[in-house]
Amino acid sequence: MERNTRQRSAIREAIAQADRPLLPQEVLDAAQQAVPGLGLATVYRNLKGLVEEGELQAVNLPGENARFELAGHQHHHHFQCRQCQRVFDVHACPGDLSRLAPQGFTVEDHDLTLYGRCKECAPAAKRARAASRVAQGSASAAGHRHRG
Amino acid sequence: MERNTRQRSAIREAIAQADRPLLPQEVLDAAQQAVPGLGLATVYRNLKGLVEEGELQAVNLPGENARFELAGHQHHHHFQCRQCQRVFDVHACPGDLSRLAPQGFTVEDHDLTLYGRCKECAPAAKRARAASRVAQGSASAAGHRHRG
DNA sequence: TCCGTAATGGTATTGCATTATCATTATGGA
DNA sequence: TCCATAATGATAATGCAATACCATTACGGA
Repeated sequence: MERNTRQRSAIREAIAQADRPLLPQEVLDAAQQAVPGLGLATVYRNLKGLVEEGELQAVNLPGENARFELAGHQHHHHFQCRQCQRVFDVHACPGDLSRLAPQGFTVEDHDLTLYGRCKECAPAAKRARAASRVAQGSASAAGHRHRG
Repeated sequence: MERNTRQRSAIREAIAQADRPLLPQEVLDAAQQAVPGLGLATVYRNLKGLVEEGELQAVNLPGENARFELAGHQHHHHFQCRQCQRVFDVHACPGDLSRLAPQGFTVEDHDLTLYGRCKECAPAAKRARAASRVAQGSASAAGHRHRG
């Protein structure tokens, strides 16, 4: 992670342009627009490096694989569209939720995920374009995930 | 899933007694108290069956494998202790969060996870027993997870 | 109690996301 | 421009949760 390669730039740019957390595969698809030969291994390698450098941060949602977005954003949450599966940032927060925890529990932080329809997939826009939109991301209700 | 076996009962009982979502491995450990020879495959088989029957429900937290708890509980959330990794139910909810979503987005539901120290691991009780407590569950920050 | 067969237990296998390997390419300081 | 070597790309290998297998066990209706 010491040289500025076309691949590295394309990956960084893809995420910066996305304005929403992307899966490694989505990063690959987007960055290949700039660097056709880009490989998935390079994407993983750079995502890992950029996270270690503090430029990116991983976004974990329930039952989903990690997505990546620019670091630096202050405290915020996420919204996942149940139709296209894409994840968007939510720059709002319900605030202090300590009161919700049981007696004796200390709350230090929280994660909030909203589910519904994104602007493009919203019921009102349930036209043909919604149906033809390519679903991105993966979803597994009770499934796998992690490891290290 | 048509016969009442000792294994099936032990698994169901383990989860009912736990009063918190358990990982398959935790279910195995707990149920083996009643049925020593119990195998992990049987645990997975029964968890799957009990979920399909609507008796159990999967609980997915960010970056974690699915845990299982009794179904039927109404809308609620979860708390994960950052020290012992255990997950507890939070029978409270901040309420309607539609207002947090961006313009044009439709909110249908939400997931909330609180993080901190559980009653037993709370700072005030940071005695030897906390240090000697057996950590349960697994945690992977930006990793794996799901699958099917 | 008998017995057909669902369920179990141990283990091999699968599915997959992520990582390692290694020959080849190309960045960037000399 | 040269060249040491970091980075890439293709693909094999990992790590692991969850499943499939299959010989054996034991529910539960007759």
